[in-house]
Amino acid sequence: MATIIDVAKKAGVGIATVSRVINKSGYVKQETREKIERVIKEIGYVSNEIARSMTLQRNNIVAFVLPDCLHFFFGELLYHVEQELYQKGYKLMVCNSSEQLEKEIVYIDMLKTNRVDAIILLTNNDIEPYLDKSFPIVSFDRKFKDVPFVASDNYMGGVSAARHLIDKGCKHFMFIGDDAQGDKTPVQTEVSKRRLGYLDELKRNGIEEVIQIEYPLGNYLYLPEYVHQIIADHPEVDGIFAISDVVAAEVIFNIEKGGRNVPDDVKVVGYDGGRSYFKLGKRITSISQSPELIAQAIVSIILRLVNDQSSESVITPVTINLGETT
Amino acid sequence: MATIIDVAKKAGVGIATVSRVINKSGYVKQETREKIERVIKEIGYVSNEIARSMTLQRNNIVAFVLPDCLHFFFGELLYHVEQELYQKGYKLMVCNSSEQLEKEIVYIDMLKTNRVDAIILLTNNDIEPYLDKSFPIVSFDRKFKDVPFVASDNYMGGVSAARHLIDKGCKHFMFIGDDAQGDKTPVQTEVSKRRLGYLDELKRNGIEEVIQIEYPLGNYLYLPEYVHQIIADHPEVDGIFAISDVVAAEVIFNIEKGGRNVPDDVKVVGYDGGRSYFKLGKRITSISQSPELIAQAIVSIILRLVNDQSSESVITPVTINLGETT
DNA sequence: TTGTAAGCGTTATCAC
DNA sequence: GTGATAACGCTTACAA
Repeated sequence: MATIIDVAKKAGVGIATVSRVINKSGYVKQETREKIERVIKEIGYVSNEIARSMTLQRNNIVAFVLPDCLHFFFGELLYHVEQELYQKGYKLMVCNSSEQLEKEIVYIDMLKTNRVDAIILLTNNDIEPYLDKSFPIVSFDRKFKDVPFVASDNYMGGVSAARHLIDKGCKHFMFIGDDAQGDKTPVQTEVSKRRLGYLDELKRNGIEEVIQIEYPLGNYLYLPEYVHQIIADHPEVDGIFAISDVVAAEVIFNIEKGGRNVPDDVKVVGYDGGRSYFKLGKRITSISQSPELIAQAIVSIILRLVNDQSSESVITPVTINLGETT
Repeated sequence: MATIIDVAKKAGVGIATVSRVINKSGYVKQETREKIERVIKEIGYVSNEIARSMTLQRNNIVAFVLPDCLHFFFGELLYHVEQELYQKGYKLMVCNSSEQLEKEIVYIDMLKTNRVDAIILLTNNDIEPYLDKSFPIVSFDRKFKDVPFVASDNYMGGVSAARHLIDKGCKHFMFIGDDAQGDKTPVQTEVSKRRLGYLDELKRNGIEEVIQIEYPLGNYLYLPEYVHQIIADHPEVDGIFAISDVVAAEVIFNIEKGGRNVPDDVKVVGYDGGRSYFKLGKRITSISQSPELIAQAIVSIILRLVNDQSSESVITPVTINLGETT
């Protein structure tokens, strides 16, 4: 492949001048510039970003370590993060951890030897001890010490869900979500605030008795048998807030399999927005977090970090997206 | 950051020896090796993959240019491609084209200056004229001159769909899919063979009259109004093969909205496997292409390409996944 | 076994 | 305005 030296030789100039033309930096006589540009076209020179990274000590690559992109919201987030980064001149490397701590550790290690400029981390694992805080990291839905994070307004999401179910006349409430809350686990996610907002708002409305279902961490998991049992065990419940749309879908499926109707007998609110490329079944009423806003926040934090500026965490607003399940 | 030179100095050896230890290449006395390893740990040395890429003239990065990862099958494919590449020591860069030719062109250009080792291309655009055939490229579901591709057995998929609908007693058949076939468009996708297989098999069974619906290229698109009209216009049809699950879902939605039942009144077969993280609505009977097999095929082709070996295209088998829509 | 030194393709500092 | 030249951090002949 042609190098900057080939261009310089053929154009009869020094390589510094070629570099100036390529980077539009410094002064170059119009005439020289044109000659160089002509030669570049002629020999089909393409600049080498690796060599560039070498001298500049950065490669404009950001990595996203996340469980997978199959869960619709993760897919949306990945999509928008990439779009946003691209606009700012960054490329995106994807690392699917499949939710495994060991893989996350290996990935982060690898990313450091690859000298990516920053890492976006989306995990429910207890990875805090392995994190190198001197490396630019931003996390999603998760608070680590000294690491800025982005999360939707999980607490308000819980509040909205409660308020909506109350408005719809529900009397017996349930929450289904993961157990990363308080001091029960080493891991504390921002997501756990969905539960808090929900319970608080119900309490403010005089409702103290709420059936709380907890399952192992990981809101993209759904546990068919488990959910089936839960639904069967609590026939009195008529208002359910599920921690994600995936779980909500599982809940709805089981309620209807049990011969009851959603929303007539039981109303269900999910979290993530109720969006899907599949127009099958009822649209879920859901607390909607915006992947665009979140992606923007993540990228703006990254931009600060790579410039050695500190950055605050960001909470993005949520809305309730009315579907056919409440 | 510490470099190989720092390690060499501190260990009192030459940098070549350190390099040998890091890469486990060549002979190094056990004693020296241990000393170097100790120093590496001590000063927290992490090798620099950029510098490595510089000398080795490859960076073990592969890029995947695809429309998005929101369409479930694309998400599955992305996931498995990344997993497969990771196993082989490669990293994955994602480039969402959002289906736009201009973006694809800009991305491919960028990827070349970034010197990625290979590009995986998934597109329905007429990008052939812009392709640099000297660069390692593998495409999915699409045949370009001199570019190996991977595709599922689209023709057999069409045949299976037809056979299944016939078995189920359908009499009036329809196909809904894109129009990239024959010489009608400059773009010819492998996907268009779904239609051929379907029509051929119907013909072999004495069925010549098939309503063929064509919409603009892009099987991940769904056109709500259009599908609505199609369904309304053809009340006699009782067997439909849709080119993708997304389209099938739209079809089913519209049939049921029109007051008819699936599968009692109309049977519908989709393509992609009927998988989804959302357990809502009926499971679609669908021709299933395996994202794992496809990812394996893609990566094995890439491995050949980066080693300057030529490679054949690969067709992966399909199965029919019975759901509740036939 | 080990060390020296020549690349790899840029950018950027400094003279000119 | 422009051109040498020294980094950047590594691999790999080639010598020792």
